[in-house]
Amino acid sequence: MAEIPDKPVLEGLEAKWDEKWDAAGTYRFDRAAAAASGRPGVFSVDTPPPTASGSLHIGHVFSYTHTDVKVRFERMRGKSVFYPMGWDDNGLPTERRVQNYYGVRCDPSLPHDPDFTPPFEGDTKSTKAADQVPISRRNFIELCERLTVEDEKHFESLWRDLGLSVDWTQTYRTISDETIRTSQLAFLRGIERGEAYQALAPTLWDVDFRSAIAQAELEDRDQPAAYHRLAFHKSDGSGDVHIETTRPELLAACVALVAHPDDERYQPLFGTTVRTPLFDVEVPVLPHPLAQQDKGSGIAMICTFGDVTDIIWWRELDLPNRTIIGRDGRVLADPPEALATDAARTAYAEIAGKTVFSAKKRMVELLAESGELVGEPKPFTHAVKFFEKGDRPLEIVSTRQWYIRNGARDEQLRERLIELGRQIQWHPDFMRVRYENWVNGLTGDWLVSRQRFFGVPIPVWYGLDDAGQRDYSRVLTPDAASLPIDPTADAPASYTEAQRGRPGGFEAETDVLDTWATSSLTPQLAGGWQRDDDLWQLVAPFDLRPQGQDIIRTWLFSTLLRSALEDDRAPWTDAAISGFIVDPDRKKMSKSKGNVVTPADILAKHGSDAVRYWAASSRLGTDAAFDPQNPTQIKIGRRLAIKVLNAAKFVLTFPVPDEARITEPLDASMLAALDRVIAQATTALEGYDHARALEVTESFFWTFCDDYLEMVKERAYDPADPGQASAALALRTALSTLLRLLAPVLVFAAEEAWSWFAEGSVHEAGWPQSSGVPGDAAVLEAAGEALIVVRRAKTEAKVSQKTPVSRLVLGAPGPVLTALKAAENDLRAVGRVRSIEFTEAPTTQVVVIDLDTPGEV
RNA sequence: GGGCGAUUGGCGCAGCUGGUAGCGCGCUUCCUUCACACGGAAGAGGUCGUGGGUUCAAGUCCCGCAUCGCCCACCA
Repeated sequence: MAEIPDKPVLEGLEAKWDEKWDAAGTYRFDRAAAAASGRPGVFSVDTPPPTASGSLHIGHVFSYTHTDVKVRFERMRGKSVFYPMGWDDNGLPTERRVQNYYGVRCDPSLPHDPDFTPPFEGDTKSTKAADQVPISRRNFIELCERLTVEDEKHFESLWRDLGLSVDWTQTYRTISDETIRTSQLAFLRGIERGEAYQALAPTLWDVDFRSAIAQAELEDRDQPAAYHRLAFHKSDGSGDVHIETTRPELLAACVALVAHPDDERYQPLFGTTVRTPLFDVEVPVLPHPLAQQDKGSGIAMICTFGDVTDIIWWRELDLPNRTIIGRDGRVLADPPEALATDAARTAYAEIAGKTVFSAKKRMVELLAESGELVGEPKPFTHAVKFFEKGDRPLEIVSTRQWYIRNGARDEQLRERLIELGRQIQWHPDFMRVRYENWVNGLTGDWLVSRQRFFGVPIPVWYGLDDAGQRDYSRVLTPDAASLPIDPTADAPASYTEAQRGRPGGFEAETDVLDTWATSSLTPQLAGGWQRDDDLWQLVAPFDLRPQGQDIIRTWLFSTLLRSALEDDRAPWTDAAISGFIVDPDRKKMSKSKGNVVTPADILAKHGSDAVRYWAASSRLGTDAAFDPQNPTQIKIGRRLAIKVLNAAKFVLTFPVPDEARITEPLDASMLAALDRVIAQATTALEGYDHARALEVTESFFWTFCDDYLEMVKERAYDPADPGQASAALALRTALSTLLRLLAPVLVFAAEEAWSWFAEGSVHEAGWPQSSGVPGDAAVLEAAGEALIVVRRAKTEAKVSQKTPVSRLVLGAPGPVLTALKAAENDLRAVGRVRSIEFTEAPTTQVVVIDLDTPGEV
């Protein structure tokens, strides 16, 4: 047992205990125990893998603490805890960070350079694309791995500081070979079952990242725009039709006009054609119910493709595809065939090769010159779809992509996903609604292919026909045993590398999988799916998925989907959704603000227990305010942690005789009250209400220190008092119980104090049970009230609380008097009262108090 | 346009299945060092956003409204 320091401090506890826990394997998953108890004896967590290329902020500390509190509770209750940690090092954030960190960009056409060293290392403001050195895909990926490994070290260090009880032998990286294998295997099984398929379709496209984007990655941003009124010419020469558009640059891609079927203004035009301004292309005027009569002029031009509505019209009205925007976001060099006249081609040449922005500007000039722009453009603001990590509005281009069915076009699957969502216990429950909203709002299957470099390669090749053309109907897949594969480096079975790109040979799919297509498999990745079946049986389906509310539509939904497709069950029984951290002014905390305080700074300054206390004080699903300049809650947590150390030190000065028994009513009363606290905290933690558990425990702890401890310490000191042993035992019992109740939150202070008198870790000690001492909680309560009135009398007399009282008459209602009399000796001790009398009164009050020092009441 | 939350003393929050408002911080006053000055004690401070309704009784249930936040939406 450790020696109790003269003056206990919080400083240094984090490093000390992290090392000891690590050495003792305190948080290691005990597989033998788990195997013995089976799945019911295990508590498994599908931990969110932080984005390695990002930085951890106070919000991470917040939500991971919530999980850790629950995990520690379950561990103390005797569960074999499976609490892994993953690193999400896939995806665009990593690529982008590598580009800026090393000043490079990936050019897949370049050969590998084994001696390559990056131009520089370190975070810079940002490097312009033009300044970045082009490097091969392999060199690029090597840098991605190098940087993510570094990031992961920093992350782990922070998590250890915070005291997360993660099993650091159970980690995974989303870019590891094992992850790639699992991800590819799951995808191939999807192909076999027909859930994964490829299709040529209009696709939301980010022109900067040059990749397709899924619905779940969209976000709306308000953008300035302007209505441009354009004159289309009726083919019969009877005049013009005016439409309004925000995207005049797409005029060459116009394939029809559309108005509402009931719109009397345009009904005569249905079935006729008009000619486009400038380009003189004949397009039909068609009715469709999606056209809104009150918007613009009530008649719209359909282009391939200006927005998602265009896609619907194009599809439902069976229109031609007249694409003019390329994957680089510039107007294609060659005009569509429909542009037949020289004038049209000349006009097109004016915008060919220009960005959307420049093309729009030029088109407006040209239309103004031709007189077909009617009036001035009318500026306004509207929402435009962006890739959530992108900088420019998304375009829509027709591309061939891979998809996974998600219920958008399959009523049965959708119903099943809703049903599985309802089988999960959500904390808080209303978060389920967000999930259901998302599922019911899906407009298309999940687009999983990305035209990127760093990620899980889509594990297929395509057969080439005799002309060397790719035959998309001949998808060549690898054997499960050969995974992981890189189709650009490995050849399919029954082919040789020499046949790559040759007629009759094969060609690789070069796309990688969406990062969520891998992240959606975190239970499988951590739990040994198709790798370690015994482990999988012990941990899956998992108990808990903790995560932020912002990724319900992505991570939560996609994980549930994969589990439904693979096992037809929910991947977890419970989902705990943490809220956001907001600034004191209630705005969502933004990283871009100047005074960024890193979590490491905060932990170092206030102590991890203090920060954990702050986090644990907020309930799941509730946003919490955080003011780095004035972290009130953290300071309170710090005070509590220090108090725990000091109270423990004090309690431990009273040795407990072997034969000690609870004999005093006040001691029994305190323990009975503590039993209630145990029951309340346990119920709260079972229901994921860590804030409630902490509140009741903390509240009792202060009563324990301020009232009980003060009342019994004289008795505990006094060997002549027959109640001494009872006091010592009660104090020790309460200390042991309180430390265990507080251990999930104040992990370091509780462990430190525990080490002063007990063997082993408090975090492996059993969760406290009722002491079963038959006590009347009313005694402590009544004594507490009496204490207050006596203290008040002394305060009002402006004397020290230690001032002796020669005579005290306490008044109280009958039942309270009975309870007070049971604690009479302790009351006399704490009040320094020589003589005490009791009398009936409507409320607890001081009737007479005679102080030994001058002063009167 | 649809939905989900929130609205309780200066600030941050509790108030579970309805019975005349609690906690912490801050504030005021007082007490020092025999566990804790990174301390202790006492006190002041609220007609629970708003308008209706149900009930003997409503922060607590029902309906409408307002403000704030978030999610979703086919946003020419």
